[in-house]
Amino acid sequence: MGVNSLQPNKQDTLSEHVFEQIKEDIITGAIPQGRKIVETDLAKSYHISRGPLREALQKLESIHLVDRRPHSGSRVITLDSTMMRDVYQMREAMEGFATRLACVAMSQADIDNLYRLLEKHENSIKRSEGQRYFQKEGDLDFHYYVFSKCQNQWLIDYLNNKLYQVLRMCRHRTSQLPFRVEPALYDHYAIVDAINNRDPELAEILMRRHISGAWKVVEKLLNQEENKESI
Amino acid sequence: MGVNSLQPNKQDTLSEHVFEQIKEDIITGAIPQGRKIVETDLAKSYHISRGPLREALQKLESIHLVDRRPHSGSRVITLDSTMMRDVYQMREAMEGFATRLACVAMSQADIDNLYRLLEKHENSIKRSEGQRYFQKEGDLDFHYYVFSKCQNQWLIDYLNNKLYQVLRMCRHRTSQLPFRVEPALYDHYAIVDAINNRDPELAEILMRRHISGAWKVVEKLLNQEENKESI
DNA sequence: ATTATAAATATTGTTAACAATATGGGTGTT
DNA sequence: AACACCCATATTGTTAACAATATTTATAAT
Repeated sequence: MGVNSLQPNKQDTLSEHVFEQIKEDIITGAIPQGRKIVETDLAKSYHISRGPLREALQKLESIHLVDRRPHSGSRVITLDSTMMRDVYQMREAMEGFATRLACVAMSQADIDNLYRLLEKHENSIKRSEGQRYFQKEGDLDFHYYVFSKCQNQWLIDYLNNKLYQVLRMCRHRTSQLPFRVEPALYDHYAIVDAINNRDPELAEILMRRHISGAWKVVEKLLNQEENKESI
Repeated sequence: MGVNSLQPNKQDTLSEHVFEQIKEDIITGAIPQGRKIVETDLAKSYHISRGPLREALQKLESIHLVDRRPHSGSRVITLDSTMMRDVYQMREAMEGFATRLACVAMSQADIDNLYRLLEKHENSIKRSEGQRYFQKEGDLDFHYYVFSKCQNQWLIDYLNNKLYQVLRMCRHRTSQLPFRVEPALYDHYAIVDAINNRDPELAEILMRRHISGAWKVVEKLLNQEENKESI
């Protein structure tokens, strides 16, 4: 089960291709937050003309990675704590609900796969404490697997293509902060247990708590960071 | 408090203007569901060139009103019962959560406004049984008012600009079906009571039930319609 | 008749020039 | 020195032509 198991998109057209490129550049910070985007310049640097570039920018706007104002131009969004809170709240609502739906729709084989996935994560944690990055990817794999079984195409699309892209950006921003991964693993086990017992109510509640808990941790770390800066 | 109280958009640019036009034409059925869209033709009929038209189409795609496939073209979506179920589920999750947030964030003045709004609806129902259309608009006003106070800009944007546009399309599709409006009014009162008691848990649950109940009614009517056709 | 192949047409993707709007800087006035 | 105004420049919005791809039609073979 590879990282990022959902479709990597064909990139058939110039506009799509360059959209993916810019998206990654924004998420990884290669294009920094808040940077003004000048269409002419960006088009040159990606070796395309302004037409497809504008389409790419519009797509980026639709997943909230850039702000555009008519006649005025575009800039990369800035992830302040308000926006991150908004994203985590959305995630709590939508992924909670997706978990409820998935709990009903999953086959037993799906559930078995989930248990195996968690065992893999557990081993990877025991073996090596160092590689936090890989472990975060593991976290993503788990969440992807669950919500992708909810059978609601709108929900899957929104989580996969919009929320999780901004979430990746949040994680990049907070990647130097020290997280503990064990508690997350326990949460994950509890969620799969609830799914295994076919208890959608509980599964939703646990997923919600898992996410709101994650936000509380991030919020705290952000505040500490802020205080450091203001000293 | 007018119908559709949130921003009608400036329409400063050609692309935005024509986006709004096509959007309405799709929602009202002036452009029928499933219709193939040919850029050249549509551009001519709205008296613009293909550039801004393509931008408008992309926007329409981002709110799920048209499907686009590279090199192949666009067509207006078809509202089958699966898609309508998806939309109502999304609404249940997101608007339920928005209600929870709004319950915490609303001022007492907001709550008083809500009560006044419901009284107006009640009177309008008592006075005239006939004008179902207006009463549905009233229903929209109520929902708008609640979720617009949730303080989460992402949530508001998604509900207002995406979900509710498709929902309007659903309603157009089912506008000839016979609905009863009194039960909805009672639901609304119960929700505002929960908000007034500052009980976010309950407010969310009631809003969820209200929406899933609405879907059950629509689903039933759709099935009856289907059966009629197959006779 | 049906299927497969190839030319012709239609449609979308891309580019570059042009028009309209916003932005920044300088000049003059108070 | 601060403010308002106008001009020059930069940037975005729009158009029309061109290129690449998909779709249809016509033709030929089985």
